[in-house]
Amino acid sequence: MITLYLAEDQGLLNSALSQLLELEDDLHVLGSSRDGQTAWLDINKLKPDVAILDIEMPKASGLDVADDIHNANLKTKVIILTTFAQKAYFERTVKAQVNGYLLKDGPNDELVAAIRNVMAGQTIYDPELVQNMVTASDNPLTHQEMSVLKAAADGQSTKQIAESLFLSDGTVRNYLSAIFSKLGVHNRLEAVNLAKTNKWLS
Amino acid sequence: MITLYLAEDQGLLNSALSQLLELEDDLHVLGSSRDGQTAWLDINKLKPDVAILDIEMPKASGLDVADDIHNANLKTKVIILTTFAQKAYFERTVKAQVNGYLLKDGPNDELVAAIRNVMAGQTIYDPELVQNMVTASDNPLTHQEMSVLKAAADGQSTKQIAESLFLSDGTVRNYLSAIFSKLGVHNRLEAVNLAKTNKWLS
DNA sequence: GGAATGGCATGACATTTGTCATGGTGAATC
DNA sequence: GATTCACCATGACAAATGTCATGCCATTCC
Repeated sequence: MITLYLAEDQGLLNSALSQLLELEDDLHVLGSSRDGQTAWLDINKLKPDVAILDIEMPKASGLDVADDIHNANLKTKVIILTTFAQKAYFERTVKAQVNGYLLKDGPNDELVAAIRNVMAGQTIYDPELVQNMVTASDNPLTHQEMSVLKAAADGQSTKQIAESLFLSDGTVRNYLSAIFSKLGVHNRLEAVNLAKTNKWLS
Repeated sequence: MITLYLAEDQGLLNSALSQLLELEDDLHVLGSSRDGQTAWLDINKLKPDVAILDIEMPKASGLDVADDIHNANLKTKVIILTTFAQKAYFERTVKAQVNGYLLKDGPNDELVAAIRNVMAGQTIYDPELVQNMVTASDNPLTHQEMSVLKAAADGQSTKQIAESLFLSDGTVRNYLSAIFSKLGVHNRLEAVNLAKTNKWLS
């Protein structure tokens, strides 16, 4: 019998998956939650064999929870279940030593199969993700540039950004200019759009 | 026996719900799809009692499909199932004479109950949605202003927007200025952010 | 040690953006 | 028919934005 824990933000998917997984003879769902914080508390208490974690959740992301699990030396295996095949996510995934990375795109049989395979010691990565690994672009921006871009993404003016980062107006504009040149765009909106599609922000 | 059709973009939720609904004694899922176009073709052929439609789908939205169903005078009832309680969506929902509007936030029992109630002739609206109806703000922008804002949202410059809409530079800037004043903001990025959170774009 | 590199910081300059005053049109109201 | 109103359109002006040349400092690599 494989014991499971499910952390998934969206209520409908959470309840549907819980019930469906429970129907499998060799699987048992110990519990579920809809935010990262209670997920970690529950997992630390219940010590399931496998934790299925969404990335985008309130309070703490699935990757944060994966870190917690690893730092506490639990033998709980981790499967990340998410909507997007983003390189940015994947890099953190590897660092968090996750056992599986599945997209919400596939049917639920795929998830069930993945659970059994992970328990058998395998590591599962979605093929679409691997493909994106090659094509997707790395974030070329420095730490300061990211700070400026994040502020700009909120719609802040040069002056506001300068004040909050304790820089001069000119410096902020120069960072933005450097950002544009690195990203191959010519204004803030284009830069923000590009950063968002690559999930560099937030 | 109530016959169902399910149109849901996200593969995992689609397959999970199909299986779960099929388990109910009085429900039978005739088919499912992951885009609006095949959904409408299937529904027109299979004529289910109830169609459960996601809004955000490729090719045609759930609201488009609802319109099709109504225009063809099918007696298929429609339940819209979506992530957000957005006023913008809801207004189209009312026009499409939809029988139910549920959020993906609730557990699946809620969906099952809604299906039975809708078949009994009731109309179901999620409470959270009704609340948002009061608080949410209407889009105050004119048609031209929306055209300009959409172009601006892509990161286009004033000149590019002017060319694509056959206006002078000054006119485009004036539209943007009017937009800012209506929305109470002071630059394109803020305007675009606000429009996006209110789902006025796309 | 010297050269090259990458991140950080600034101000001068040209361009783009945002504001405002002005005017035209058609539809609704009196 | 006059008046109001909403929408559309433009250009002049001021302010914000984007570009560029320049310099500092720490690290890395001959």
